[in-house]
Amino acid sequence: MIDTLKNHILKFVSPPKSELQEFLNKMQLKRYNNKEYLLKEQQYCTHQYFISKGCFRFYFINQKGIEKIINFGIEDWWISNFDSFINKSPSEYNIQAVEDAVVFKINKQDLSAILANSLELNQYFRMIHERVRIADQKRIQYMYSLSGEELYTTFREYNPHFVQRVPQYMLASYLGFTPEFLSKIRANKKV
Amino acid sequence: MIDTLKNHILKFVSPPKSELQEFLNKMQLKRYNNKEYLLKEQQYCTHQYFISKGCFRFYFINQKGIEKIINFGIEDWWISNFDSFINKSPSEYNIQAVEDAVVFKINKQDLSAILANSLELNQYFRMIHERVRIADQKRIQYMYSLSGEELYTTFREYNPHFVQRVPQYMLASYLGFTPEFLSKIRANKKV
DNA sequence: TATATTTCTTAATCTAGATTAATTTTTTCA
DNA sequence: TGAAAAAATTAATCTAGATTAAGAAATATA
Repeated sequence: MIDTLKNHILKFVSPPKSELQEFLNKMQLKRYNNKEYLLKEQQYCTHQYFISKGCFRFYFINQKGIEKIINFGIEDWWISNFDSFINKSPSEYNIQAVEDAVVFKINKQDLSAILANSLELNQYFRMIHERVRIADQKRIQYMYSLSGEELYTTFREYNPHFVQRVPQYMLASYLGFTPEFLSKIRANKKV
Repeated sequence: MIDTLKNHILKFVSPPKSELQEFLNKMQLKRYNNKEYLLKEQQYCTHQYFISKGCFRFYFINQKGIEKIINFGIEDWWISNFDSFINKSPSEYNIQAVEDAVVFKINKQDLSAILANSLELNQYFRMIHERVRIADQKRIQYMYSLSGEELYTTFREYNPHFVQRVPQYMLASYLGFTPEFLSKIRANKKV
């Protein structure tokens, strides 16, 4: 199971075997059942998590009490609340499994120790961040230029398998509109 | 002038003097006048830019021909089109000075060479990315939970000096609404 | 295999913010 | 310092998507 992480790292960098092994040894396996929480509002995020299997949603609850999904995480993604993790602040977000899941987690102290010494693992995380930033930028571009219907069809086009994995009301939340409006869009498209 | 960058790096990491100097030596100073372009749509982004002085806007033009600002960059920020830089794709975005500006730039080859060897500079860039990701996350949270008026007052509150630096129609674009609507908000608040 | 729970749909009504089109104010620069 | 350009305002009208309120399907669970 840890091979999912090992392979992911080796796609980006080639650290010395011992260094990589040391890192992998620090990672702890943890399983989550569907609907279990990896992190709840007000808790402190003490780990970074690599998703080996399953799917999580990263969301908050707005003033009106409505859940707003900021992101999903699936296989081969790192997930955590960076703000809470880095700044040691209580989390404003929840991270919840939306499928049975397997993750590998590492705490701040262990991660810091490794990043203080490993050039390649710094490169690995740097490259991951770069890729996420590109994706986030594209997302903001879409948010600022597409209608609700276009957002949905574009997302569907680029993530045909993923739209099957989560309930539609979660997709609607992630895309920034109501489930009722998503139903309307889908009804329009059929005819 | 290069000290702005040097100081910024030293706020995060403490690289060996020679390594830091080697990096700084690769940085080329470039000046931009207000309204000059650092990058235009369809061009390839070949450098990363550290803003030493001034302000830039990062924007694209949507299907209706309207400019949409995704981000601003000011002193002590790195700016570039990562997607174009990393994937060697033509840019979908424009980066334009909105004040007279001074930047230090480094090309891909030089940067890669340095990041292949310097632990500390990898850490530096990793930490920058982490911070940007936290900010982007917060931004998406605001976009998904605040009304136009709340977006404006919140932004104003956190960036009181910055709102003075750019025309209001640019602020409106950045916040995701029209200049007319921003005028309306401001008119409401006065009375 | 029936019941409870979760998810999805439909339809009527409402509203935040867009659009359009002038007009006014501010800034630039010859 | 005065004309032109750029930026900001106002007001009327319009619309994408929200809200509310049922009801229908699908899924889970006993």
